[in-house]
Amino acid sequence: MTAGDIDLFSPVSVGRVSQVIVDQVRLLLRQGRLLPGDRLPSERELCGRFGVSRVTVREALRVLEAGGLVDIRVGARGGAFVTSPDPTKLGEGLADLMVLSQLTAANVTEARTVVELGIVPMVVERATAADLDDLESLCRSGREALEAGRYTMEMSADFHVRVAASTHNPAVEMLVRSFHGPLLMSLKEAKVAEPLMGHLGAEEHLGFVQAVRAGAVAAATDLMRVHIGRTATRVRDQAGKATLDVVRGGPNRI
Amino acid sequence: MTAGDIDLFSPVSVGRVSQVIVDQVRLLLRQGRLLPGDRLPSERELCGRFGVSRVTVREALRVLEAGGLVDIRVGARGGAFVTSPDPTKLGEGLADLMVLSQLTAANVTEARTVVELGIVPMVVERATAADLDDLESLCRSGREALEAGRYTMEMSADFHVRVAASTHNPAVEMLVRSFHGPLLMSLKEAKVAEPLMGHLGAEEHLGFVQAVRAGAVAAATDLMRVHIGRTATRVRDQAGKATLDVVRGGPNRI
DNA sequence: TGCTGTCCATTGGTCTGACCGTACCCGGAT
DNA sequence: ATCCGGGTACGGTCAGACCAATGGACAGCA
Repeated sequence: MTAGDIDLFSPVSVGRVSQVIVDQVRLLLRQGRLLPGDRLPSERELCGRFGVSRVTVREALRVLEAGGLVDIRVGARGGAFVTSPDPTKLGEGLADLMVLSQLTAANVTEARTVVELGIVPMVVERATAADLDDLESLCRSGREALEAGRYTMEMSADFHVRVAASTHNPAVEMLVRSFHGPLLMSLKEAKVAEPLMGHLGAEEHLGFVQAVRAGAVAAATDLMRVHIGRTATRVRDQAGKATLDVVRGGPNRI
Repeated sequence: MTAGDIDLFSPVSVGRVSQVIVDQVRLLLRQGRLLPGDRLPSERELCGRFGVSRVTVREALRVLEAGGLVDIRVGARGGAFVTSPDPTKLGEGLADLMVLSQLTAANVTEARTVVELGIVPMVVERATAADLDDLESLCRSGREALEAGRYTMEMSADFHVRVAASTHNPAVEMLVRSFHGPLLMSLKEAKVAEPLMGHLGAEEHLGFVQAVRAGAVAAATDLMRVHIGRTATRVRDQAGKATLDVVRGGPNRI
């Protein structure tokens, strides 16, 4: 090479073709040229548009689907639809990451505690009357379900998510929501071991709402700390195995 | 249907075959029978094991790769390798979710603030001498870089992540790290508008470390609040467009 | 009119077999 | 010892085909 060190020749093409398609769709999403509910062209049409085979298009769609960006439906009028925002996938990613990282349930619960305690001042400051009414309504139906013996962890999770929503910051809500997805699963067994939890928990929920209504930041924070602390203790107790054993999806088919 | 409402008939077979493979691999991961660094069998061998075609196996691998669970390398001795835990993918998912949800940069920054302020007490309580030394070292190299005019947002992000690591809770560290991935990108332009940020920021970093060393929780929290608050202000100012404009990946190829 | 069953077009899901590019390894030439 | 050059084991892509699921159009029946 006598031409010197200048890079006259640049790499001609790198990466996967399917990745290019993924990036392109993501770009459209970012630019707002694709909105939730929109339907992408059919696989066969995308083949023509991008000039690639159907396999490649399908791999791109699979990546987008795994990222929770599109929802794929079969049959006539099916196709890839841009999803409404839903942190569920993010929670799954979190769960996967946890098992890969050997995170303990206690670790995750502590992180969750940081977030849920940290938002209390925001909740107290910003919660509207409608927020408080909703929260009390959740408490009431929780108590009824409790007496009927059908109080579920989902109901508790709903309450915590609704609290987060009262910050009127969608990012905060999403953060809490993503915690409550996989975490819920790890706690389901705990509930079996300690059915009383629902009772105390429901009372504490109501107390928290009243503290928020009174504008008592410190009191609300303390209540929440105790409330989550109980969960943390249970998690730590039942975590005989060190890593969070997330149970997701149904039993294996086939 | 006279047989009543009981569901005698259950769906015979649902879902995708590739999804079954994904679940199966994920299960192995959860059970610890696949560890980071391990190599999955080659695509062609997996075909035989699962009794499906290569296309199906590839789609499954694509999903696993998109979830950040495996890393696929080409060439001889290539294949799918279980990744070491890395919240980068999670950060990307967060970024995608943000654009889908019309989250503003201010929203995200506020959520980040909640986390980074919430962990300060943990940092003060648990930081070891090595942690503090590392942090001060980062501050020093930051100052040097500053004087040399090559202080980058990455260096600031490194500091914040190192602070989170001082909680000795990997979940917390991962949370902060996932914030600093996509967020960093949105702030890069801000740095151009306000090159002085690095200067003040670096000073505040050092002050924070000293407060932590002194065990002054309140002081450390306040310093961090001011520090992040400055960022929040800049983010809000530059957010002429309401949604976070995340720039990820290189320019489109092809 | 209104319901029901059938047919059919659309669309994703999977298979088969082939070919290409890439990356590593190893042996031969220098 | 070092530097090439095939051999080989991979993933990446393509083409065409068939199956399964779904929803709508339409005819037949009450």
